[in-house]
Amino acid sequence: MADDGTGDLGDLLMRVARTQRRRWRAALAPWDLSPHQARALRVVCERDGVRLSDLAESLHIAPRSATEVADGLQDRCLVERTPDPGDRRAVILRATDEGRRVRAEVGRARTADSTELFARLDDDDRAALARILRTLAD
Amino acid sequence: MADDGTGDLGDLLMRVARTQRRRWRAALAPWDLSPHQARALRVVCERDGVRLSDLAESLHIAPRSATEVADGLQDRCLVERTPDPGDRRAVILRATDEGRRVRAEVGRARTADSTELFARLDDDDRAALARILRTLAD
DNA sequence: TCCAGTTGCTGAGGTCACCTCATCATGAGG
DNA sequence: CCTCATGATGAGGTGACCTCAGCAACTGGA
Repeated sequence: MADDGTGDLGDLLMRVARTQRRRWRAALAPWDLSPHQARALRVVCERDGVRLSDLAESLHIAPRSATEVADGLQDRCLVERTPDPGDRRAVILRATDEGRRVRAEVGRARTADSTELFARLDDDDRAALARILRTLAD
Repeated sequence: MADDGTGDLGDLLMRVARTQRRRWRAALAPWDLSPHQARALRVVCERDGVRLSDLAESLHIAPRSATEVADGLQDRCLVERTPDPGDRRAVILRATDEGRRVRAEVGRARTADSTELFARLDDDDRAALARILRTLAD
């Protein structure tokens, strides 16, 4: 099975991404958060005061599904719903102190895990990888 | 947001992988196959005569789930179940002619799509990416 | 000022791809 | 043989997504 130059590359990329996803999922386990929930928490913490529909857009899911993600985080007391003063139909998500704390911890865990994964590359390779991926990501 | 060398790398990797997955899913649409089914079909075509449990292992899913994937392919007449002559409990999956044909078409589509995605890299970068990813994939 | 149409969220209910557990037939070793 | 392990599958559950309908609230005419 000789590599034809590109077909293989796609495989490799997916394989490494898969490994990373699995690791990240494991790293997240202590907080009982799914990758999606963690990402949502991050969005809510960063742009403070996020509409449900904005969250949906950020996560690339249907608005209805954002409701469920928010429910999950609210059940864990990581975010809270508050009414939008400017539009009484809308709901604003805001991180609780606990949410902010967890988000910081998760961020640290993720960084640590990522560092560990990429540790087997030397500085040059890391730089090259970043450059190449940036090219591909546009 | 300066990149700290690794945290960003993980993000980038996931982002590119995500793009690729989306593209591949789209490329697969004409055959109404999920990425997983396509992968299963490939496995069956390559190692001709695959046990369900082997398929499960290849796809990293529970044996029970392999039954369902096989069902899906069998419904589309892409694979067929035959008894294992050496063990009457076991089922051997074998690609039909149609399955082999579809697998070849899908392979071509995938290669074309992959080539297109990685076309924006020059030869050196493609080689470097392959080497680096191989390092990470072990 | 009021009405029609739009928009934001959510309840109800469906789908898909997984899972575990129980079952049944078969294989293999005392 | 008889017990235990193993391969596939039925039954039933879960999580994360979806669409569609409904309700409340905004908005732009006439």
